[in-house]
Amino acid sequence: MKKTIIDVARELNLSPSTISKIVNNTGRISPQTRERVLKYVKESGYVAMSNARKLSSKKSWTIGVIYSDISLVGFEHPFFSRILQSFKNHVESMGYDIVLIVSKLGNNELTYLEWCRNKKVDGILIVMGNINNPNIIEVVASDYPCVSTDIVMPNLHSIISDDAQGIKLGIEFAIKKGLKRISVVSGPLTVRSFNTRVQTFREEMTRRNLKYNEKDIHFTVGFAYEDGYRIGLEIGKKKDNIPDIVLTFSDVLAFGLIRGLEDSGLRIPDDVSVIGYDDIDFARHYTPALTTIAQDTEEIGLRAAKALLLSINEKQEKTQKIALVPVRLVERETTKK
Amino acid sequence: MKKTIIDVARELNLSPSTISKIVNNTGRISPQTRERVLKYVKESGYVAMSNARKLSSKKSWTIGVIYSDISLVGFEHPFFSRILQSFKNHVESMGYDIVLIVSKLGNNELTYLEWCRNKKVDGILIVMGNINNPNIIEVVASDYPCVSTDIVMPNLHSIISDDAQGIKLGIEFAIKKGLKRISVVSGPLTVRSFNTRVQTFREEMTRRNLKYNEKDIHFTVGFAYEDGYRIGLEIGKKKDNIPDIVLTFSDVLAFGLIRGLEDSGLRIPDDVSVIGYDDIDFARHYTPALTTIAQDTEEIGLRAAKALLLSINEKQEKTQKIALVPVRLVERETTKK
DNA sequence: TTGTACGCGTTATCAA
DNA sequence: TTGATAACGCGTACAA
Repeated sequence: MKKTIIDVARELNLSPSTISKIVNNTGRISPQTRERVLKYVKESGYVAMSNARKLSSKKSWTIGVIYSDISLVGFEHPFFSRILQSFKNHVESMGYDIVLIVSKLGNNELTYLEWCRNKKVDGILIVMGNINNPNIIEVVASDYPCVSTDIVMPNLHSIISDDAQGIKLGIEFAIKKGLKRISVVSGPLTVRSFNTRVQTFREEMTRRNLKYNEKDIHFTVGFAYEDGYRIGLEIGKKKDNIPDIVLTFSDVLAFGLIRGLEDSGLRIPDDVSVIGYDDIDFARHYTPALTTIAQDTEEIGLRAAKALLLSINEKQEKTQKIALVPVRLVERETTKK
Repeated sequence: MKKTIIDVARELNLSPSTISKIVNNTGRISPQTRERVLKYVKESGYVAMSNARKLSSKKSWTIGVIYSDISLVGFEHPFFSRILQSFKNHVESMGYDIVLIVSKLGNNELTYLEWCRNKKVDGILIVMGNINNPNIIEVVASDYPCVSTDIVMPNLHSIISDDAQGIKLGIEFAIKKGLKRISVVSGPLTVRSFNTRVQTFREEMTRRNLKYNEKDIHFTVGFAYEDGYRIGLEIGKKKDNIPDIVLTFSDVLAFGLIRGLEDSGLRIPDDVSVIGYDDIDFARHYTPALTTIAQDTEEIGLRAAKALLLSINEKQEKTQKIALVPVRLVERETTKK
């Protein structure tokens, strides 16, 4: 059976509290006993039972993760799941567990915050969320350490990709290749990153004195392949006015777009160049391999972990901080050489 | 602050134990008080604090998940993550939490079993694992309720796809389309499902009196796109002896294969038909859209959840059980009409 | 039918 | 420097 701290204490002729202090590195203990205990603990493989520990101490060594309001998006989401993966690797190496927050506990519906209090999580990571969700708002407004890799809100620390840079990279690339007529395919503007990118597109085009038409900025209703496909067909129709290159704001959308373009008789990249966004695995597996703006999910997850751990350990006042992680353009086959 | 069971008791002029009995539906309580308490509990949103509850009771309402020995495979794995997602949805609706088992707790390296005992998980799901891993063997040999959606071992309950059926479907399809020369691209035989499929292929071809050459069964060293690509090039080389159709044992491998074939100057499906395996999202997004053997991840996850919950609630003796979940062939564009 | 008292394994506080 | 004791919040025999 499992050893308890009492067993260890008895076998060492010490009191449980002494063991506890040593294991947790708290209080003053003589070097001799410390060493003796540490040695024994190591040999016997004693580990404090987590529930008891959590009950008695304040820390839970657990981080709550809000992965998606709309639980439609599963783990397999190629972008967010990579961020989570990276985050997880890092916090685990620091001894923290991850637990996905659901608004349901047994038979009770709980708000995220209630759920977190109940589980006594130490901090909260919002991998993706909706800024209008009261549950999210409540969490961010609470005194819980929070970090987000998606949304931006007052009093929230966000680690996100540099969306403006991505668009500038895209435009710069187009110009360098001599592709003058630039179109855009964006997802819904309710998503911050899409919004930023569209804004930046307008600004940058203007700043560079490049002509563009508002009609060249297309919006999809959703995030799916089919949404991109629809736009592809649409663009394909205006035979007289085909863009040289289209900047698409997600790889999945880009795949759909390309197929739509192809089904309209256009060849990629000979007739139209296409740039995606995200650089998910399939971007390089697609035929033709997709030129895309790569987001550094590894770095985002890592920095989110560091930021959250930091604010857990030295509770600072909550302020809005936004850390921008650089993106880069990966040239493949969907753009003209 | 959070309400405790004592608060509730005091406010209702009852004792904590009475509340506990009612909430947990144990012991005999008069209908009146029961109703009164239930009503109050609902209104006030009281939920037992999970750590305390776990400490004092035997159940933890938590299921440990072994997702991967080699932590190389992330959440975004298109196949296993869908199974996990489905499993999660189901057990959550039954009030269970999921926690990913890592062999590390704080600074201590633990075996999976030690970890589970420490966290007092109620049961274990092996989404994917390695039958030679001592950690896995120990867990399966223990008295913990275990279910796997991947590996097959003595005394383990496994919910897996009907691999034999998948191959039969593939061969049948080929014959129906008049595609005589059938090749196979398999992953490493150390993986059970690949092994079964290869075996079935041999048996079925023999049973149907179809000719095949052992050289037509190709093996990759890994699971990646590049592994498939390499085989594609290889097949493409033997100009005189191109198969009519190739059964590939994963979609990712199939994508690589197709590209390899195309880079050898072969057209899909005009020169060669290709069938994948899994039916991940991208199978239908690929160009050409991939004909493939679809595994029912939703069903696998669901049945795994039911099986595990069942064996948690009525501890039966551990025996080997293997539940086969049907697959189906989805015809798309990589096979001749 | 309800309440009392104790145990679950730890940590924190305070005394020795 | 170490140890005794209470407290964490809940479940559960057992007593009332």
